[in-house]
Amino acid sequence: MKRNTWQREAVREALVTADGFVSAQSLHSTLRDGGSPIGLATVYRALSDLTDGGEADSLQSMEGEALYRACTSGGHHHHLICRNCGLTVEIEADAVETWATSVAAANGFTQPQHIVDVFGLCAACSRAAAEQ
Amino acid sequence: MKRNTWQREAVREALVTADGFVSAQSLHSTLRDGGSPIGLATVYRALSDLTDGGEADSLQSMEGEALYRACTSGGHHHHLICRNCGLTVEIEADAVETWATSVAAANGFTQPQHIVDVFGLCAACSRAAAEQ
DNA sequence: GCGCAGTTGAGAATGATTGTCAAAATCAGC
DNA sequence: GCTGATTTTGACAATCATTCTCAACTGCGC
Repeated sequence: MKRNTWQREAVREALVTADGFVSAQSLHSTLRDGGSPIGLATVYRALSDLTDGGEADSLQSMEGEALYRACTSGGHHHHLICRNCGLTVEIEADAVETWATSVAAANGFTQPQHIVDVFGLCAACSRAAAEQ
Repeated sequence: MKRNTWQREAVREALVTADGFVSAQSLHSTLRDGGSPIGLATVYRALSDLTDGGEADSLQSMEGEALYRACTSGGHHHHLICRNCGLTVEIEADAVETWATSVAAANGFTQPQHIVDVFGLCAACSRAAAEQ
């Protein structure tokens, strides 16, 4: 059975409120700072429940941390992430989907899964970086 | 100054010999098993030197480990990796390159970097899996 | 209110990776 | 070949994200 606890709700809420991708760690401190004495293990559990249920999205940052984000569209999509401020843009990538599938098939591979993410500096951060 | 030690050579050698992507850990045990009393820290150092120097390629597996492989072509390329046996095929991805660049630009992002890797089951492993 | 199975949380455990630092190995010059 | 300065090594500790453990707790159906 699946229970509804304020902890799970709090994690979902914090994830939706967060703007870009956030790490489990920072989500945890955000929650603690917001006055919720929630445990780190619980945050991890809630996050993996959410991702399993398709309500959240996860990816590995370039530094190797796992990052999470509330999933706006249920479907499959990819991300364009600002590596400075974490701003995230969801991108449609039909072209990449079909490319991945066909290149896999061409080499005899089956059950293709792909990791496709683009990191860069968003407009604002690019400007800020240029000014220095 | 950069010195040539047998340890560094051994790591390069082991990396070239390995067929697909290998983790630093397994590279280390392979070397120890092969009779080289090399230290784990040294393997990590050698690997990051190699990747910095463009002689090796690294990526994160789906399980979060860092995997390394000797880079055959100096240029930029992506990989199609068998998630069962580690067999790796280097793939040309000009289409993806330009897609990544243009989608980044379209959203005001600069300095795009992208992670594009396809995992699947190679022909042999697909067959083996089907037989069970 | 009761009982109990799912859930929590503090801390320990894990596992990959990086830092530390004394000892050993390498290279350049003699 | 020998010397000395300097880099590199390697055993071990430290770190960091994540997962596990397990006793205490709690939501939910009765």
